[in-house]
Amino acid sequence: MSHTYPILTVDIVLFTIKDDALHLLLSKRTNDTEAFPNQWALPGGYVHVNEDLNLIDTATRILQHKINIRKHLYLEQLETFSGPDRDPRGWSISQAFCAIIPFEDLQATPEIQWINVKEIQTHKLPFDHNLIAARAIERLQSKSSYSTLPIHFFKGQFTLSELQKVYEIILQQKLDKSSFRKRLDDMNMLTLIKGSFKGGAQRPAQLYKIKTDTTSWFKSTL
Amino acid sequence: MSHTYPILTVDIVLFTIKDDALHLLLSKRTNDTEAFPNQWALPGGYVHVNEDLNLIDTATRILQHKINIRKHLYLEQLETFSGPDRDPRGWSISQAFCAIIPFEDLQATPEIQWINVKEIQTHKLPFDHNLIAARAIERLQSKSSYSTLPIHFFKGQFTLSELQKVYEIILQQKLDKSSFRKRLDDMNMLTLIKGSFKGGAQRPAQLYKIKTDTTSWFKSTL
DNA sequence: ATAATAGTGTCTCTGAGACATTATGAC
DNA sequence: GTCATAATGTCTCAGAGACACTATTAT
Repeated sequence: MSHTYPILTVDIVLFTIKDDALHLLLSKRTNDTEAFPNQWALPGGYVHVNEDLNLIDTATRILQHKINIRKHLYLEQLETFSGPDRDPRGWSISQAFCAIIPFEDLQATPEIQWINVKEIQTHKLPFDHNLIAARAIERLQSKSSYSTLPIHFFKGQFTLSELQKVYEIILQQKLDKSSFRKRLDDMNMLTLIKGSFKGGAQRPAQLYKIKTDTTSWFKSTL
Repeated sequence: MSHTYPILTVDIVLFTIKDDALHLLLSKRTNDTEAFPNQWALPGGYVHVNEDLNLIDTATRILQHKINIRKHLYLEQLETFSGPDRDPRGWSISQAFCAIIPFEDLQATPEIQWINVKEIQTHKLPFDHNLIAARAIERLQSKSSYSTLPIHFFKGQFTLSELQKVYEIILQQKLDKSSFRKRLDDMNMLTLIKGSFKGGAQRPAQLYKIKTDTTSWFKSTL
């Protein structure tokens, strides 16, 4: 039995909707690391046994300290990537997470960058981060096709038209308004905010928010 | 940043169909471990950086060395469990896997035991193995409801009636023969074995096998 | 009034389930 | 022939999508 330990990290694929397109976050690696210093990569870091209560906690801490995210985000285990070659420092394990943030909740800094997912394949990312990103996109699309996951792209309230648009951006296809609303109604995840409307130069739209006490629902991966 | 390392293990929930019921494997822990010696638990072990090419490889090695499984099994990442309290030895991470084996492929030994999943909650397992087992059962049921995953409970060939019975055992409900066959046909995962039949004292049934080159299909978790 | 978007109603068609019917072997 | 199970066909009903229609605001 070997007593050599693998490198143990957590990497996060953080999604947002920006300019009507799905984007994911890259962060600039520090210049004092042995592995790919100063390169753009998925945000990640080591597990800190003395601070973290579990790996989700690790992910949350990394988002707080490296990306300066204070709020509680939707965060879900994606998959574990492992092997001797994925990290130049040696045999490594990375627990990948999917996360979602409303665009307005994260302010721009020189250390972070949003990349349109359509362009992600043209960026050669370090480690196996291209693979991790691809898996995360697949998962996001898959879950969006049968759940209300995309509501996490909104901060608080939203109209059904806005929500439908986000679904269409993620799934890369037009959806029928009528069926979309019927399905959402069946899922029973939204409550309308009484007397609250959002209008431009047309008929104002009813605002909705996530029904409280129904947030745990998603967590299962199945 | 802490340089203390977590304990790193892989645990496997291995399923089979035995006596027309879904069972999972427990193995007896060795008496020289600090954690729960001689108790029955999910088979598991440490990651060996010098031997294993990745965590699936770790799982395969554990199945070979501890359970004496030589064949290639269906094996899929389930979820990662982590925290300071789940293992008495300290902060630990366990990558859990789901696996499936045809009952005939594993011979009984005093070190292993098949437990009916219906009785699993009455067994108090060490670590968080009750939770891991519960998640694995959920996942198996979920995937069985929309995929051909249950074909892995068979060794080579099987009839559609046999396969339907396994689905019914896993999903805990009767299925309609006609719809079941229509769906299987749509999935296009089986080929009939020409001229091969299996009969009792009734009309013999056509034997089928998994279509070659369509095995990678399942691996995605989504 | 018109423009523009919100929101609902109607129709059709597909697919799943319930059930009936036919097929094929052993005896 | 009967019995038992395999295999297929028919019917109905519910849900999804296509599309049309109505509603409500600003101008």
